[in-house]
Amino acid sequence: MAATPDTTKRLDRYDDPRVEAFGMLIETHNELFNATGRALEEFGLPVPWLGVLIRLARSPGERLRMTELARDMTMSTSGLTRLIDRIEAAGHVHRERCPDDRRGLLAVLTPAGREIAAAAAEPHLADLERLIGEPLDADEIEQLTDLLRRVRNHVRDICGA
Amino acid sequence: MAATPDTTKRLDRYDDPRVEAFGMLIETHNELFNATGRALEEFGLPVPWLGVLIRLARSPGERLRMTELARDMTMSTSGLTRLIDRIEAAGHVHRERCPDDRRGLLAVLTPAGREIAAAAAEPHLADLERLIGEPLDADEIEQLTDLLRRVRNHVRDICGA
DNA sequence: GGGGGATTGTTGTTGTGACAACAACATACC
DNA sequence: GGTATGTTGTTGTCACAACAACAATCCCCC
Repeated sequence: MAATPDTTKRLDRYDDPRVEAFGMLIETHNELFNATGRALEEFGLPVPWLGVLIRLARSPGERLRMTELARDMTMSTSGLTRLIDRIEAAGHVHRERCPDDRRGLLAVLTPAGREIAAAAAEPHLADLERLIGEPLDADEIEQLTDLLRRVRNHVRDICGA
Repeated sequence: MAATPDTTKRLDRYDDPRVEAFGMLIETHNELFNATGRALEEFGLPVPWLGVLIRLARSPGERLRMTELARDMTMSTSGLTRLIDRIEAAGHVHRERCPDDRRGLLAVLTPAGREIAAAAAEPHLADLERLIGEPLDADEIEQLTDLLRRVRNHVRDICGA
């Protein structure tokens, strides 16, 4: 039972607001990811797929470079290659060569992809309203997004990306 | 380029504060997870391992039921079984039978586990200070934790667990 | 006290992501 | 023009997590 006083002392360092925030971020992320994922199952649309479709839908020409998409999705390029493989096999996306850089590939939204993303919008929004909109009011949601964005940007700056 | 007006309209639903918050939560989580993970690599201590060790260190007797630990870690019980397998193989944890319930197993911190968790405390805290403490002041960190906790609790309430 | 149903933890299977190595290509320099 | 340097995307291999099926145990109520 008894730890040496020294070790115990250093373990107490984990009682820290930043550790708390980090832990809470992980737990909230997992809970939300699982909850929304279960709800989107009936569309056969995993959360990361929807993430890709949304980002494409928002981009001019509904297309994005693989590398850029990987950065946006916080994934490795190889991870994105596999992800796009699957989404393409499902017909929601297809690849086009980049006109001005023959190394590059563009992930492009297909009509089917646009369709399913649009169909999932209503229920997904309803889920998020239940999950986030109920415990937090509009101001608080804005606050949360802002705090998270500042951390995200800072981490990206520091880590070179 | 032109989507049917109808589809486009439904796609616009994704321009929503709740979707924004959700996306930012995922991105921030991934960035922070990767950044802290890279830093902890030199200890041979993946982030989830540290999560387990910290939770055990905080529990009376430095021990916790498998199921409870799984809930705390937001993991499936099978996922936790494998995770504890690995941590146990590394010698940071060992399993004991539950005295009052012969089905149950307790994950118990070993001296070596306590030692490595204590050793990682200082550098990990320094990382979090750089990653979270720099962009956010103390009040904002508290705010962030509070907002996240409220969402997490609400999701847990709704989703039965 | 003895079934029926729930709970606890492990296992086989499957899917997904990261890392390293590679080939194709672009860009800058001389 | 040709070579050096860096980038882009795919693949092999590995680690990790979820789901489903299962075995052991507990609980409860008749």
